[in-house]
Amino acid sequence: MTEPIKVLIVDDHDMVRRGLRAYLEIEDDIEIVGEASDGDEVLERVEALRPDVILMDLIMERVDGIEATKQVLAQHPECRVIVLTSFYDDEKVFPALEAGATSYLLKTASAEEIVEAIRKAVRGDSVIDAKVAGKMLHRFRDARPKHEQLTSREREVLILIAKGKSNAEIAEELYIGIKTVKTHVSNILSKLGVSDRTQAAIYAHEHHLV
Amino acid sequence: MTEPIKVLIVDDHDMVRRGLRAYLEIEDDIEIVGEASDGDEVLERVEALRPDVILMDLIMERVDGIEATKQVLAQHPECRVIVLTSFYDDEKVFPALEAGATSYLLKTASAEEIVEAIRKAVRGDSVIDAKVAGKMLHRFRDARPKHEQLTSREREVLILIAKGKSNAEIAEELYIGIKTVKTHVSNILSKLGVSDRTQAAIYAHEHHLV
DNA sequence: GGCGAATTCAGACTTGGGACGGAGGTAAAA
DNA sequence: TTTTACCTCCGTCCCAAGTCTGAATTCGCC
Repeated sequence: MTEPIKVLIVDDHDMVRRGLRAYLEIEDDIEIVGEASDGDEVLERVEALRPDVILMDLIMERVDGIEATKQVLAQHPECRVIVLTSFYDDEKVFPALEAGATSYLLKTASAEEIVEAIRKAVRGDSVIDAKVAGKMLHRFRDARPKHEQLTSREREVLILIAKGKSNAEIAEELYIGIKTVKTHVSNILSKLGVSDRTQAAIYAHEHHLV
Repeated sequence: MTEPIKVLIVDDHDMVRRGLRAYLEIEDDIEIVGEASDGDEVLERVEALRPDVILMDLIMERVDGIEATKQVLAQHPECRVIVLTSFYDDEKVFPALEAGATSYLLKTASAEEIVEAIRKAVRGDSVIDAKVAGKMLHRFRDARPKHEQLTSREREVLILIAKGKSNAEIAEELYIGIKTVKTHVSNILSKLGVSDRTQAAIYAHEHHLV
């Protein structure tokens, strides 16, 4: 038999790390080489331990899993990152996949699924949870989120709208004229395809831009 | 020494259950008598296993932890329920405590904290995570959420505002005149202490009234 | 029967929001 | 250098939104 697959576990819940250990330690082709409890520890561990696969949680205190994934893959593109998290909302899934994660599993996954995902990862194969896969299909339909077309200034204005500010307040806060604010608001409304500031505020909240 | 404390673990993540087992099995005054992976299994397990303490996750597929807690305590008020979850937002914390949970811990808690919470629970003592405790203080300050003052009609109107509807659209949808809608909107704004419909919509979204 | 709360609506009024068109300045890309 | 995108600002016009006052209806409740 060949070398065992070296795995690094990244999760801020000690409990989850223990559970994963219980899953993986009985597999003799898998070796857990280390753990990290926050994103800012990951890069250093990867340098020292040279894992083949990283099991990565997304929600962490200081540096989240998406940022950590980007950092790792920038330095070590040969690493395979398997996202293992509780969430399957758009705001987490797509940034994670864009960051270069190989697989995306939910924590409800069984031991077998996780072990299988690890083995596939070293071969370059992906495993995407069914719920997440559904989201992806959906995404390909309505393409890019509309707010990506906004300029940075428009984004600023949208945030303030979403905080309930009036045009006058926005003008004051950004040190620009009310007329200018109105122009931005008009552009925002047409880019988002909504008909008034209230709908724009709702849009911002639903897309977690606040 | 006396009887060990009988503990039931309720969590839909097999991984977490394993981690908890690793925590608790080394304590000889604690005995894990069983597990459940969804809220609808809990009552039956409690009947069969008579645990002293239940470690309860909140997010589960079919029946959530809050509902399960209510069911258990209605039948077995001597049980102590320790909520053990990843969330500390108002919408989860307060219903859980109102349902009768003894303690509220986050999954970031260490083994020692969890073991300690279990020992305290049997004596009737509570352990509340610091972040959660902060929320509670906050809650006691601004008392009842303002939207509880709304009449049922006003609540209906608020929901529609929060969906981005105009006064005219609301009037049509509720089969009433625009004037009436305006009256309701005015009342809503003053009761919520906000100055326009956009802020009302934001309020509704932040308080998950949608 | 009377009281209060909720719901409905009216008229008169003010103001803020938004559309539309025009225009100057700047910085990066072609 | 010309073009393009972005940010800035002006004025005019219109209507939706919101305030205020006042009032009629229904309903539960003491």
